Amino acid sequence: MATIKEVAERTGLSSTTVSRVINNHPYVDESKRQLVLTAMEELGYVPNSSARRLRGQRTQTIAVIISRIVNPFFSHLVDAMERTASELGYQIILCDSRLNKKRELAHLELLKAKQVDGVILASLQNKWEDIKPYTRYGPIISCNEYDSMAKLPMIICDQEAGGYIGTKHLIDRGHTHIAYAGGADRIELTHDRKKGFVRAMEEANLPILPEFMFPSNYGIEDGKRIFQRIFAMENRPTAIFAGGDEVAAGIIQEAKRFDYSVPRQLAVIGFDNQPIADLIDPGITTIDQPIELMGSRAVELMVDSIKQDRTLSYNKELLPLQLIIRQST
Amino acid sequence: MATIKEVAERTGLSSTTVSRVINNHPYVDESKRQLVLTAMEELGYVPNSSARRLRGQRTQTIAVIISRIVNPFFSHLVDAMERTASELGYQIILCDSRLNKKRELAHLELLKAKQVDGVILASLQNKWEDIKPYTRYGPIISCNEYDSMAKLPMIICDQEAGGYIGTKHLIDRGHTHIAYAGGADRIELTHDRKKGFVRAMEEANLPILPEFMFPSNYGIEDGKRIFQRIFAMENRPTAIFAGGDEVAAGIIQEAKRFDYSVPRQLAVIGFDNQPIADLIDPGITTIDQPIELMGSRAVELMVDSIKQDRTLSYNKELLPLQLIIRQST
DNA sequence: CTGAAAGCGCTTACAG
DNA sequence: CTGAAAGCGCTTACAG
Repeated sequence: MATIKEVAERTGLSSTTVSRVINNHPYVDESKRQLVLTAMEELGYVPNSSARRLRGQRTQTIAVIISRIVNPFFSHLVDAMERTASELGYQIILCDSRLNKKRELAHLELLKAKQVDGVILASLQNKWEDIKPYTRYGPIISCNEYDSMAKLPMIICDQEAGGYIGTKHLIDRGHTHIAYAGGADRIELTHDRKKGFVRAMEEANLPILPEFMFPSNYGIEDGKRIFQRIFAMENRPTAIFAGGDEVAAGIIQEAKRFDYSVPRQLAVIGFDNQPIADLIDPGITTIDQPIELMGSRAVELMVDSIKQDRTLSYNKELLPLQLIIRQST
Repeated sequence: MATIKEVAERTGLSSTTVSRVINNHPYVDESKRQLVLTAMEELGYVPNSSARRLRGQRTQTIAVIISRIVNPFFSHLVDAMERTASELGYQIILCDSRLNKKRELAHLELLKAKQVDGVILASLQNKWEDIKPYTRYGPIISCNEYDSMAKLPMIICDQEAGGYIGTKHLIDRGHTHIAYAGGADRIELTHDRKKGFVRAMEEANLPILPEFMFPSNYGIEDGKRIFQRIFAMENRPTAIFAGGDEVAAGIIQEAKRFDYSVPRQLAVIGFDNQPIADLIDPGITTIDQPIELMGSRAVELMVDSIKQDRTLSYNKELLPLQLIIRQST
């Protein structure tokens, strides 16, 4: 690869001048600028990225930590982030923790190694005390998942409200025996959704039966298992709020296998509004999360704080969730 | 952030020695090694990535160009690649072309800028002549999509065989009126699949009717449209080979809406074995692509050629496809 | 408007 | 076993 020196030699100018042309500095004689431009073209010159980064102490790169790229929620989030980032002249480096604490911390080390200018935590495996030390080394913001202990800017959805409106919808449909299947127990988001469920139930004076509460569900298989347990009950719930669309899909699929009618015998509501919610039959009523907005806001805030170079103050941006009604309720 | 110099000062040693410890060089006095190790620990020292890259002329990073991360096929492929890469001590940088030629070329520029050691092209927007100039700047290999003109190493699936076994399966089931819905017309893979379809049909002396051929289909919506067109026909096909599972899903969904029975009235076979194929009802018979294998082989080959630093010779690695039978046929 | 020189933070011959 | 020095390829005061 050609270097700036070769371009300088070819044009008979100094590398300083070449650098000025590269960086669109003013005060370069127009004819010389042209000379440099054509020389760069002829040599196929592109500035060495490592050299620029080292010299400039900036990488124009943001790390996004997620837990699983094959989860459509995250691939859409990353997609949205990448779109905004590239508009703002930044690159995204995708860090998949694979739900592993060590991997998550290893990705945070990128900040120390100055390989990225900032980190967006879209999933959270570690406790706040383990994340905290890294905040010295650059901006970290949390997006989607969160830990309310964390003194980080957060771009998140109002999960409690999501839990509430979903449950309210079931109640409005006349259900009184409502079950609840929560998601990953480890994360706060899961608990906030449940709080919303509880609030709606209490408001309507409905009982929350322990046998109707199914914690820690992640995918299709969990949904199938839940249906089997419900099916085996004496007094079955007539509706269930599932922690995610995949779990809801599993419940519905298994219900079909047992010729159990959704929504007539069991109404099912999901969460996330993933593509699958519209694909299976019946379509899944669900809570839509504004993924695009969340992703672009997170990146905007990140780029902002990189540029300002100020320490980020703790603030929480709550985005609204929306009920999407389909045929499963 | 602490630098190597600070570690050196703190220990009273030279940065040369510190560097030797960092890089696990032999010939460092054990007590001094310990001294350095604790100093690094205390300072939270991590070597500056840009400096190492500049100095070493290596980035330990591979660019993977795909067309759309929200396509589950690609997110699984990237997932597999990342797994292998991290085992081999490499990072993946995700480059989403968004089906855009310019963006694809911009990503190839990373090679010139020495921001990556090599590029894996998992999708292909540009013609070979536009890609070719970049091969001077580092290893490029193609994976999944391909252009047979290209003098690149390729890790690809045997699409022609895939088209053949899928069609053969329908013929074995007794179908004689078989329709075919192809994928993106621009790519060679699509044409090879169709060749397989044609070969199976000719072998069985079955006619290929022009009105049964639907080119350029990408998603659910295309599938729905195809079903409507079939439904409107006088003489309908009794089976259709769809270019992808999403198209197949669209056909099935729309068929349901019209109370048209799959597979009794219309057998449907997809391609890719995406999660959706097992989710909708009836499950979609499909052709499984060995995504994991393709991803890991591509990365292995890439790391190999980075290390060897030899120019890559043109060779083609054909991976086998497999028929997965579900309820849609 | 232009260039010589310093320096970003490393690693690696080279000399000892 | 250890260190001084050069250099990777840039950019940016500084001086002119």
